[in-house]
Amino acid sequence: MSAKSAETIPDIVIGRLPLYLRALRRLQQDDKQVTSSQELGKRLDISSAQIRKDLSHFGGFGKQGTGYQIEFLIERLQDVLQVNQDWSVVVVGAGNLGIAISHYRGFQDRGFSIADVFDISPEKIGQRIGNYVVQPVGSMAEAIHDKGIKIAMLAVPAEDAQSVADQLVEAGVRAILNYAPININVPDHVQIQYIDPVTHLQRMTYYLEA
Amino acid sequence: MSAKSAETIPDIVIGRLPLYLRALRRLQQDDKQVTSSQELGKRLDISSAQIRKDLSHFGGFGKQGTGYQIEFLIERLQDVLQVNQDWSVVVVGAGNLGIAISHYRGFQDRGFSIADVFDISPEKIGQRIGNYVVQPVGSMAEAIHDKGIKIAMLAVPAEDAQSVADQLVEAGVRAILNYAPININVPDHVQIQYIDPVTHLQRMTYYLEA
DNA sequence: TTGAGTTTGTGAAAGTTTCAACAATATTCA
DNA sequence: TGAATATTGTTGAAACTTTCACAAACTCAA
Repeated sequence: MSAKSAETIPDIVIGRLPLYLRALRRLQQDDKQVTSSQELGKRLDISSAQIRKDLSHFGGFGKQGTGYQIEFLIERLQDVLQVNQDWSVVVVGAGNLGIAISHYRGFQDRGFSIADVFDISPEKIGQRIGNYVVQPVGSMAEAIHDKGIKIAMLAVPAEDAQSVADQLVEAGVRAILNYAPININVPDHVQIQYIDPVTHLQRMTYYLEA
Repeated sequence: MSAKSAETIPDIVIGRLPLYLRALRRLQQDDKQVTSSQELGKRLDISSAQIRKDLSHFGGFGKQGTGYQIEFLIERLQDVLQVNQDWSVVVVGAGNLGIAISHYRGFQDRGFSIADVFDISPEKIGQRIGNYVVQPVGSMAEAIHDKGIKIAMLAVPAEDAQSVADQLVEAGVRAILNYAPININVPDHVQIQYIDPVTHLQRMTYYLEA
C-alpha cells in the first residue's frame, strides 16, 4: 500500500521497469484501458507475483479486483524512471553503427533525442547523417558541457572506447551506452550499459544442439 | 577439480561466459599468455571468486599459483558455448537496422556468418547490401530449411515481429535475436534474446539526477 | 631445498530474488 | 442484495546467487 521511498530498490527491479513500460505502451496502442499483473506477465513471460511485487516498491498503483489503469501506470513508471522529460544524447562514432543509431526513429518517443554526432576521422567530419552534421571529437567536450548533456552512446572501435569514455566522463556525461564489444571502466557515479549482439548469440548457442 | 557435466549450469553463468571470452581474446591480442581470475575480474568488474566458481562448473581450467593459460581457456570456453564452429544466421528486415546488422564485420570472427537477408517489401527485394541481395520473405522458410539454419536476427517493425518469429520457428530456427522493441512469445525449445537500446537508456536515467 | 608469495577450486555462509499463498477489496450478474 | 469471480499487495518460505575464506598446489629466488 505504502510507497517505500526510503529503501533502495534493487537494480534488477529497475531493469524490468522499462520492459513493463514498453508492454504497457503497446497495450495502450491497442486501445486497452486496464490490464492486470497476469495479462502483463503472460506477455512478458514474467510471473504475475513478480510484477506486483516490483510495482509495489513504488506504491499501490493497482486496484484489487480490477487491475491497473494503463495510462496511470505508464505515467507513474515514466516518473520513476525519469523519462517523463526529454534527455539529450550524443552519439560518438559515425561509422556504420553510429549512422544506424543516428537514423533510428525509436528514441524520440521514449524519452531521448540525439543532439549531436561526433567522429574523430577527418573524412567523416562535416558529413550529413539525416538531420545531423558530424562534428569533430575535439569540439565534443564543449558541446556536452554547454548543452548539459548527461548521456552518450558510444559506437567507436573497441580500441578507442576506453579513451573516448574517459573524455565523455570528464566532459560531464553520467551515463554511457557502449556499443563497442569491450568492457570499459568508469567511476562509480557514472552508469554504463552494454550492447553487444554477439554475446547474446553466444549465450544462445550454448543451448542449441550441435 | 572435476567437470560436473551431469548438473545443469545456471543460465546466469552461461550469460557471463561470452564476456569472459571477449575479455580473453582482447588479452590475447595484447600478446598476453596467462591471466588470473583477479586480472580478469578487474577488467570485467566481476569478483575473482565469481569467475573461479563460474569456470569450475566446467572443470579445472587453471593452475594454482599461476592462473589460466589464455589460449587454452579461450578454446575451452568456445567448446562450452559451441562457438568453435561457424553458425549460419539469417537477418530478417532490410530497413536501416537490418542494413546496419548486415554490414557489421564483428560477427564473423566470433562464430557467426550471415547467410541471407530477407524483407517483405517489394522495393527492398533485389537490393544489394554489401555481399547480399535482399530475398523475399516468401522464400525464407525454404532457405532456412535447406541450409539448416538455426539462428535468426529479427529487425522488422514491432508490429510484424511476432508473426515473423512464428514463421522462423516453423521453418526450423531455434534461436532468435530480436531487435524489435516488443516481447515475443516462442515455444520453450526456442531461445530468444532481446536488443533494445532504449530499455538500457531508461534503466540508466533512473539513477541520474534530474 | 626451503620459505615467501601466488592463485586455484570449493564448501559453507551470507545475501538476494522469486514464488506461492492468502486476506482484503472490487466487480459482475443473477 | 448477495454469491461468485477477479485481482491486488504482502508475507514468509524456497530457490538461487554471490562472497568468504582457506587448504592445496604451484613458482621463484635465495
